Amino acid sequence: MTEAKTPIKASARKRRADAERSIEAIVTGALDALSSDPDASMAEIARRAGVVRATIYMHFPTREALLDAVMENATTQVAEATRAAEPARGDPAEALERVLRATWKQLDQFHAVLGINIGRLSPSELRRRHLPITSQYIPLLERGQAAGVFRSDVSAEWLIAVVRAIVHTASLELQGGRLSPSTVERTMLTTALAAISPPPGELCPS
Amino acid sequence: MTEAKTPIKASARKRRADAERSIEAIVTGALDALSSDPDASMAEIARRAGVVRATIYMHFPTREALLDAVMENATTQVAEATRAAEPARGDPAEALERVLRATWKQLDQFHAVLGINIGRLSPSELRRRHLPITSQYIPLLERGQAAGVFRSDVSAEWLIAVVRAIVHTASLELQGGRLSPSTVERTMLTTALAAISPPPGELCPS
DNA sequence: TTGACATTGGACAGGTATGTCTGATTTATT
DNA sequence: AATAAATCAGACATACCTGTCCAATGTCAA
Repeated sequence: MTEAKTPIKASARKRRADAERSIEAIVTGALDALSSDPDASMAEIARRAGVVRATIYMHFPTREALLDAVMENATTQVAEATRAAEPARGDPAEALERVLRATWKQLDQFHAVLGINIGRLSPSELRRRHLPITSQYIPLLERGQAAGVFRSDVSAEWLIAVVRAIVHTASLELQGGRLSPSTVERTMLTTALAAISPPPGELCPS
Repeated sequence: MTEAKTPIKASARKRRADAERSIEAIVTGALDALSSDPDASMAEIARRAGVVRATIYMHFPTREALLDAVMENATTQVAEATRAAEPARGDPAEALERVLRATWKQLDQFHAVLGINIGRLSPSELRRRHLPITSQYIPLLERGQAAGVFRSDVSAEWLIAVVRAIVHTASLELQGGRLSPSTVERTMLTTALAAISPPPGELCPS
């Protein structure tokens, strides 16, 4: 992961170890900086990465390229953590809870870069890059819809959007001190579950 | 509303009618511009207001001052529309639905400037300025909590945050074409209601 | 150890945004 | 119609950010 350049043919030559380290530091530094300020400058990113500004341009030709790499990195990490939580196993509601417990902080970081990319990429391009994540949520949600555990009068995409919004809100409230670290997870999970559950009117008669 | 300057003593002198018009155009133009791009330049704001850039500085000494006025304007408008929807009348769930139906688009505009102000103002200052709105929602939500219609195992502030997040998500999905104009309201309302309802286990026995 | 790679620190040009200022012109008010 | 207020058009200084370049220094790998 965190590839700076994807050689067209075979890899030109081996990258030195310190270069590898720099790239790593730059990408994570950028994620940090951009999470707290979506317009963080290259200088600020370099500062957080413990690197001089010119070093960034050694590995990323332009700011855009760096943003691409940051997003690629974020999506990959979230996708891997999601996969590790086995979204296809067991009861849909329990599976969603399991996946969210394992990934909600990463998901929130992802929300930050998502906001940046909304104005930078076309909607279709955005959807394409989210596929590694959404392609794991869609089946889970549709499975829950089929089982009557989740609402089926709306699209699975809407359910994804709502869950993501609630995760992000919980992160914000936690960061703002309006939610305590000990209760965030439970609050977030119960709220997300409730938000995508079928309307109460159709619950009892079953 | 939309006062540019609040004179310390008595008002120095009457403002001319065209100045009043300019201020109005600038504030609404700024709201428009900043809603679609949080970093919109003064030039872009001036363009949308149909005014030359220097004119803005006639009425607002600095960009910050303009942002303050825009936020003041937004909160005032939302607060008034909320009040007009009578959040204290009738069943809490119906009252919330009534208020949201009347204000959700304004609330979303407000969400845009809120995002801008999160990095610009201190959390306490932010909360203070939201009071005209939150002070209307808190009683409504607490009333619903007392009546058992809304969850009471979490704070009313959390319920506010969740509702706001869902409103914003609905706006985004509508704008992105992933939700049709005819179904947004219903989807948003049912989701918001579900999100703040008590856990399903305690619903039927009542 | 040697030579290639990588980083540093700094300087540089080009672009853009903010805020100020000016003189000329238009507009509201009395 | 006369006066004051407001706007326009444009120039200006300042500052910041991006991307490029270079010479000197540090670091990896064979």
